[in-house]
Amino acid sequence: MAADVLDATFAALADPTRRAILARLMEGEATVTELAAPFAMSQPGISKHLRVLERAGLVSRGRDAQRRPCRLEAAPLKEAVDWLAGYRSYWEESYQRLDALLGELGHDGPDAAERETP
Amino acid sequence: MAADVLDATFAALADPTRRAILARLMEGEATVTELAAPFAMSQPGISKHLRVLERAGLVSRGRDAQRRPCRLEAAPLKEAVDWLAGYRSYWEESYQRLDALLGELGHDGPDAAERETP
DNA sequence: CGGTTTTATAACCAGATGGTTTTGTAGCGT
DNA sequence: ACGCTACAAAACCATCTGGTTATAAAACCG
Repeated sequence: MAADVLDATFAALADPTRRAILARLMEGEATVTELAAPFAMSQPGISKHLRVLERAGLVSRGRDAQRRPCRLEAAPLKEAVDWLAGYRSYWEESYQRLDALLGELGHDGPDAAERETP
Repeated sequence: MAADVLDATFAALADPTRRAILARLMEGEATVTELAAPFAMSQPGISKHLRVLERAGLVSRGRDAQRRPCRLEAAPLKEAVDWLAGYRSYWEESYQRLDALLGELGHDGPDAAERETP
């Protein structure tokens, strides 16, 4: 699972402004000024965030006269969630008991195969 | 959904070394030197990464004489995956057709309710 | 043509990040 | 008591990040 895709995706998601932009884009395409409106931030500030999202492949942009409408591209989010899914058994409620059980058997953890990049 | 938890979690996951450390911890507890072994990096370098993971709540540490064994704490990963789940319909294969359909109806997207913090 | 809207670019700044080397410290083993 | 092991802490460095202001360019509007 491509490491730098995950790098860029997680890094992009680590900022609340960018997450809010993605949330806004769930409602449909939006121009830069529309996206900037809800935030107490300058327009170039938003443009920078959009560049980060674009380089992470989370946003694509079209053309409409002067406007550059932004569109949500969710594919990298699937990569992220696929990676996270490898840890699912570790946060599930049943894991507490399972872990204790396997611990008594001198085991390491559930499904402890080569999960290098899970 | 607590924003700073997601901030810290996604930021921690944005580094391949830290993701590899988490992957290693799926096999069970490990000491700092055990964790440092696979990497071409100094021990303090790994300790810094561990501090990031610890502050994100992804790792907890015990005591065993001089050793400070690290343990995976996956709860924040659930938060992350719960947030991502709000975008699930946007990357699903069926979304292409659904989006096109809704687009013809002048709609915005699937389930376009207030997903501010999905 | 001239002005307005929309966006991008550049230059700059403070602070975080990712790494290093060096040094210190706690606890074990002999 | 001595030295070794395991780790942390500090100081330092380069680079990235998140923000700003000011400026420029592109396309519309009248």
